[in-house]
Amino acid sequence: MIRTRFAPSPTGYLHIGGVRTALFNWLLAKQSGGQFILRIDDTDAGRNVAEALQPILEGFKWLGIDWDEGPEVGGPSEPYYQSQRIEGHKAAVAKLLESGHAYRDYALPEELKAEREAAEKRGERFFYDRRWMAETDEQASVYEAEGRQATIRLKMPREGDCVIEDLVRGTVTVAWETEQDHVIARTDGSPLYHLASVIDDHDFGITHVVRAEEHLPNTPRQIFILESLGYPRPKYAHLPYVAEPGGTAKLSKRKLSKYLKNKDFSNLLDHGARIADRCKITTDADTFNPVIVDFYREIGFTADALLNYLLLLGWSLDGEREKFTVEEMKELFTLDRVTKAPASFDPQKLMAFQADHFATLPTGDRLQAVAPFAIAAGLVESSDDPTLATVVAAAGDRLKVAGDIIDFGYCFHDEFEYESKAFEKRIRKPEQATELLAGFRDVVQSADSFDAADAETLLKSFCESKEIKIGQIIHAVRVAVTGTAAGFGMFETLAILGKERVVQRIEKTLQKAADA
RNA sequence: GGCCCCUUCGUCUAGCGGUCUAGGACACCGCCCUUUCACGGCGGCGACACGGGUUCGAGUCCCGUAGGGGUCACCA
Repeated sequence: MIRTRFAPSPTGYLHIGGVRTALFNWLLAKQSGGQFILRIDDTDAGRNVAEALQPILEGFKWLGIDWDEGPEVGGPSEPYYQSQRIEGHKAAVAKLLESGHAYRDYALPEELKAEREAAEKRGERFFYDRRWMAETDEQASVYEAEGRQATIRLKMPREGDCVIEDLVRGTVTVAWETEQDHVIARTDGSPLYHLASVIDDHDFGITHVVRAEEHLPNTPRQIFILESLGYPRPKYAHLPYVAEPGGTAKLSKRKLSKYLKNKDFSNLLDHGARIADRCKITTDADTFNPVIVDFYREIGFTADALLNYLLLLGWSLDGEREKFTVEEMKELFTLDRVTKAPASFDPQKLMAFQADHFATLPTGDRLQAVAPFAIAAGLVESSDDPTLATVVAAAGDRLKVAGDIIDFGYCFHDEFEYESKAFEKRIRKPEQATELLAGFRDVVQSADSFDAADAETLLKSFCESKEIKIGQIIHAVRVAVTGTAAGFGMFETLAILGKERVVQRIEKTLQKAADA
């Protein structure tokens, strides 16, 4: 039975790289009927955990990554908050101390700092020489008489190799003597991450530790802890990290301004910002960012599209097939197909996946996805609005994300801007444009009925009567009634607007043309 | 700097010694379709980091070099 876990810190946001790691863990567990566990690593944060955790849980729920044990759902190994498991961690520290795998260290922070700086000055790396180690109570009381307090350090082996069998990297060998005596408990007795993580993984019965490769250098000391305690080793799989757009360094939330220099990345953010602005989504500058999952949810991405893209960031089935449903991911995912090199985040390819997923969604689903955005943007009152359904169907794959409905605001209300370039080219510049528009307006005015087929017949016979080609007027009509040079089928557009609006808008356009 | 990891088109990747004049996808560029835009169709551009081995034969195995990256907290 496979049991995996993802252990976020309650930071208030869910990082795209973290989602990828969680996804792989989830797929690995779920495909074999195993469990995926969510553990909250809050040993440091302490305060406001609930608030900072919520966005993370919301993110997972939106993505459909459900957890078998963890916050909200509980489970047999409760609690799932690391801060509430401290007693167990402390007991482990005591055992380690007792068995001689750890020691009390009375070094003062400033002494360590001086040592470190001295080593750096000599051009060497700092390596703690156990100078303030107390192995006996006598030694300890001497130090304590000086007013010193002990941290607990691991007494790492100084010979032999640590051999890690990694499911994606193969065998990794590290000489024990290069490993520092890591601190596992602070002077106040509170246990640190590496210790806590190992204990919790063991207590939860985690069989596969699947995490990003930045944890690979930590693995020897974790192995030392668990073997000193007599725990079995889980299987390890260190995933390559997700790299920044157009680069090879690890993707980080903090480097937003750097990524903005990447055209594709800033285009994606702009695209989202436009939607957020029109839909009056209150965006948190801190999380409205393509590195954070909230961003995608807020502008109307499809969760499965994001998962599909993330799946391919470091994994492939055969190099040919790229589209997978979540069910297929569960069925086909294997750790041995995970790549070793970091994969850089490509906003364009992500958008391509999104556009494709959204286009293949049944119309009803698309309507349901779009409706909240249309309502928020003030285009319709409710999701039952018949025009909305018509527009969504007519727009087809021009809607890449649900929020793109804002681009068709002219279908719903009369306030729209003319694109100045389009106005110049299609209305102002062509000699006969205004004259033809006026003529077409009159024809529409006197029409009996005005569905898409009527509009087509009307326009075509108008062209015949004027002995012009349809191309000589249709662009002007489009700009006149929508303000834009691009959009879906002209006749459908005319029908959606209706006779009255078409006449009014042509009138308004003619005035504008005459004014300037 | 020490330790560790990584290295095929711009990007994501296929490739597990011969079928590789290196395949697919995104992006880009043409052409076609077309009332615009988008979609779609067809085509094009475009990569094995370098140097040594091993082998009849290396993108594929070994060694080295270079480059990139991660990590070195009383953070997680």
